[in-house]
Amino acid sequence: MTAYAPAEASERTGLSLDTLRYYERLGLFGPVERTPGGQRIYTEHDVAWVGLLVCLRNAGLGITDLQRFMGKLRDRANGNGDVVELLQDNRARLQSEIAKMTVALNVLDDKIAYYSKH
Amino acid sequence: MTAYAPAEASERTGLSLDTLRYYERLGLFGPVERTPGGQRIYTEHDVAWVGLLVCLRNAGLGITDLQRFMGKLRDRANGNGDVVELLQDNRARLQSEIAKMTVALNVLDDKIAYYSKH
DNA sequence: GGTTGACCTGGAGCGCACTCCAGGTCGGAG
DNA sequence: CTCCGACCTGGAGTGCGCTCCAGGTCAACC
Repeated sequence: MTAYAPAEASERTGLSLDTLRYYERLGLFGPVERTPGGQRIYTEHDVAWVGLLVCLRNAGLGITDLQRFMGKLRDRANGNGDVVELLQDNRARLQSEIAKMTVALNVLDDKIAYYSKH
Repeated sequence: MTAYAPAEASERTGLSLDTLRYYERLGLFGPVERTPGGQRIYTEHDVAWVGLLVCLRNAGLGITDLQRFMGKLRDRANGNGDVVELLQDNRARLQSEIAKMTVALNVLDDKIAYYSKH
């Protein structure tokens, strides 16, 4: 399995070392493997997972949302219903967010037109 | 000209009284007229302006961006070129933001599909 | 074995955008 | 005139999401 040193994991995920450690500390992923000396070794799986986290974060989820998400994924004793629900809630939120931004885009276009024609 | 009491201005702009005062203090709009006793009277114009601010904020501009924007609008001695440029920069940013969120939406859909089929 | 740069920890600090507060004032209804 | 709820001020506090720091360890290379 491919493994990454912290610097490379950072580069691949686009997160700083600090943020990577921060997310791990919050339990958003990991725990990450270590060398005997204690240095982190990120696996392919870790990196992919963080990719999902970044994506959800881009979708506007806060840290606590992400924690809930992880929690749901971890105790899947009760099936995936909850996870799906959570995802769908956020899908809806994201979509309305996009709608809002699209409105903003139009307003911006209007303003540009307005200020362009002096 | 239509005028609004603080509470009504708050309702119309969707901002709290505190935020309205905060924006005014930062010079994002106003200064707002007062009664002889010192209570604020928001005009139609104020409310519309704040609407634009909210829109730009939705577009992802930070407070300092908004301040720069106001600055440019205020000393228009050198024409509107700068304003247009600023708006266009942010239009571009907003668009890429929307693109990013659209990607996130797709990922979310994938995940929903994945976790739905057990 | 020595050097050097990447990495470790726990905890403090930061920037943003509000939000809340105490203590006081305004002004319309009765 | 009295009451009371809406409003005023300056400044402190909050929550989020990192980011930085000191003081030390690790590990690859010469």
